[in-house]
Formats: sequence, structure tokens, C-alpha cells
Amino acid sequence: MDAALKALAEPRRREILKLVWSRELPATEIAAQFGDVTRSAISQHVSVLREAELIIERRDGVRRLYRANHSQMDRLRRFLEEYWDDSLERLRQLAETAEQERGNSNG
Amino acid sequence: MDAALKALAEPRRREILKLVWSRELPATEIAAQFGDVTRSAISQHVSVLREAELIIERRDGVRRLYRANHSQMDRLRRFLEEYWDDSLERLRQLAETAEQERGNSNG
DNA sequence: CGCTTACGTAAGTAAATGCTAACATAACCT
DNA sequence: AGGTTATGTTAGCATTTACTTACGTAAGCG
Repeated sequence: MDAALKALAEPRRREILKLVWSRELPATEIAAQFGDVTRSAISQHVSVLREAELIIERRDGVRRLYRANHSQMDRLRRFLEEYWDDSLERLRQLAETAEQERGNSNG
Repeated sequence: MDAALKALAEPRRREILKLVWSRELPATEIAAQFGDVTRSAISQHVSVLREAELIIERRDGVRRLYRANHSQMDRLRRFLEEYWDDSLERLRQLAETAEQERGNSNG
């Protein structure tokens, strides 16, 4: 999960991921979207995304088609939501404790 | 916003952020939570978090007290939610287009 | 003032990262 | 088989990162 978050922290990779979110794309077409960078660089970004399981590869003859792995994306999303919730939970608990303190010894 | 996401992609920094989520903590106490790393390392992580505006510093005499910047966290959260939504929107549009295509020329 | 406490910052380092240019490979076409 | 196409992989490079050790500094205490 950590790998996924790190992968997503890179703007270029976020763009790639968006490109293949709703449709399968061959590597060349992905690379073609980026004028300022080599095909090789994109290929390496794609590898990172694949290793983080944020995208899925399907082979079709010479081509390799990529698409977003929605379930992994969902997992990442939930991971972050738990992170926020966890922290908020702590806030809530702290507030409760403070409440009790006030009722008990204090005053 | 990008800096915030990158800052959050580091596990150690996520832990720090959790520590100061619901309460202010002085630098020393933050560092004390991590047995396997130097105070200096933590201080540098804190700097990264501060530059990403994920935490806020308040000075009190010798001490520096840190706490999470919830509004920035919310901003990051929304940024990510827009990212997912954006992508889902694209999915939806693609589905619609496909629907229309079917109605029009195709047969 | 001198000592301690609480902290940041600088210098140095090993590893990771983003990138380019060059090479390797596998599928298809003739 | 030979050539082209689609794509990954390697080597090399500059930059960034996570870290340690050492040093700097400001606040408070005697």
C-alpha cells in the first residue's frame, strides 16, 4: 500500500494513471501524450505503477495494453480514509477524556 | 498540494503527523517516539511537513510546538477526491458516448 | 556570565529517483 | 529470413532523499 501511495505522489504517474483509468491504452499511446519526456521514462513510470499494482498489463501480440487497477485504487483510497478517520478518532477520544476529567477531579 | 502528497508518502512523516493530529507536541517529544532514528532526522521530517504546510509551528519560549494543519489536510483530501472523481467522470462519459454510438451508426 | 535545555542547520553519505541514450527482444509482415 | 514495429531493459547521470554526526543558537536558570 505504501508503494501505491509513493507511486501516486509523482505528478507524471498520476497523469498516466488518469489516461488509463477508463480505457485500455498501449504503451506507445501513453508515451505519445507526453511531449517533454522520452518513451523510456514513461515506460519506467509505468513499471512503477505496475509494481504498485495500480495498473494492470494485458498483452496483445506485440502490444501491451494498460489499464488502471480500480480495486487497488479503492484499497489506497480506503487506506487514506482510515488514516484520516483514525486521526479524527483520536481527536474524539481526547475530547471525551477531557470531558471526563472535568467531571472527576477537576474544579 | 503536490508537496503535501509527497510529504505524506513517507511512512515516518505519516506517523509524525498522527502524533500531532489531536494535540500540540514539542519537537523533543515527537522525536522521543522514535527509538530507531535521530532527533535530527525527525527534525528534518518535521521541516518537510512544515514546508508542505501539513503542520503548524508555534513557539513557546525555548520550545517549538507542532500541530497538524487540518485545513491543509482537508485540502489534500479534496485534491485526491477530485482526482478519483475526475477519473470516474471520464468513465461515465465514456459509457455515455458508447451508449450514443450504439443508438446512431452502429448495427 | 556560564551551564543546560530545546531545538535547527550544515556537512557528508548511501541509496533512490527521474531521466536520456543505447541496446535487446519478440511479434508481425513480406 | 529480413525488416519494421512495439516495447522493455541497461548504463549512466544529476538530483533528491533519509539519515548521522557535529555544530550553532536562543531561552531560561544558577
